[in-house]
Amino acid sequence: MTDGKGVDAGLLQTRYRLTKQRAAILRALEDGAHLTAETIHERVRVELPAVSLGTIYRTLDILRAIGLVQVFAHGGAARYEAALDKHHHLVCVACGEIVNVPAPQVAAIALAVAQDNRYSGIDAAMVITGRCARCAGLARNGLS
Amino acid sequence: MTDGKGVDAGLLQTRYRLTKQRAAILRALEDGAHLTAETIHERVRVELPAVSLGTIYRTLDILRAIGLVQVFAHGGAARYEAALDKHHHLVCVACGEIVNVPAPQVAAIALAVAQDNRYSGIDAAMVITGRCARCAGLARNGLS
DNA sequence: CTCTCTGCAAAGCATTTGCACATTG
DNA sequence: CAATGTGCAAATGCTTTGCAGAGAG
Repeated sequence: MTDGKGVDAGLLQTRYRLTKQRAAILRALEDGAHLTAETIHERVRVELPAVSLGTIYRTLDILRAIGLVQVFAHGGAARYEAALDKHHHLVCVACGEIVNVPAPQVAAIALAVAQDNRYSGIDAAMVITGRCARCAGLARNGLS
Repeated sequence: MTDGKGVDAGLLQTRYRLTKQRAAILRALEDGAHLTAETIHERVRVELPAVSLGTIYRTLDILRAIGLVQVFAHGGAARYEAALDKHHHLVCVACGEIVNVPAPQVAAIALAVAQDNRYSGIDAAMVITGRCARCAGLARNGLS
């Protein structure tokens, strides 16, 4: 569960080195959460206390460029996650919960829109914001 | 074209005052572009040289809360536009062009996804990234 | 021995905030 | 005059960058 061979293989096929810092960052991303650079830093520091935040950002940027990591920004700090499958995001505006949701139809719509506008090499991201059941319930009881 | 009665009416129906600064900001947003706070500041300054950037941000935040303005973040500074119709965005990763595109089907997909996850009061935003015809052409000639 | 990577610290940019004064109803 | 809005400047938060040394091929 922590070997990450599938993911690491991606890095090894490039001119980039798979250093212990980079391996640790990839491992930190494997649990599937939507982590901020700060959180990743904390996690990586457990193993490698000397790693700097700058390295986290530099590495995440490389991983994104290669396509191993997906970024997701929505107010405040950016969130990073391993790019395993294509999915979209459902965000609760009250508690901040982020849920990954599949929605394959979006790609088709995006493609049609792109072609209409003569855009190529496209990618589409849908973000749905709203209230989760729990937060909607609390709101109904006046707890904002 | 610059009276903005429709938009101003929204502000007037709240407890907020329609000051000359706020009116100028609303007017600046009326040409339909995707402006940064900085750009709005420059435009408003033409009429009201003393307006501060802080006021721009404070006002935009109120307008967003009321629903008169729509924000759109995609790397770098946030973009603001009048919330006239519901639309999505098509962004060229090379030149930064942002095109408004209709895609009414997205709302239905988002609603279904939200219901599956028991989310309520939702809104959906789709962002398509890619290369516009012009930039794709330049790339083909090795001009990055 | 060259090229890449890293830590550190400083800089950068976008945005928010505290406060005293101005403005409005 | 009580409440809201504003300018200014400082503070904040996230991210990027320059540089000198460490490490890998």
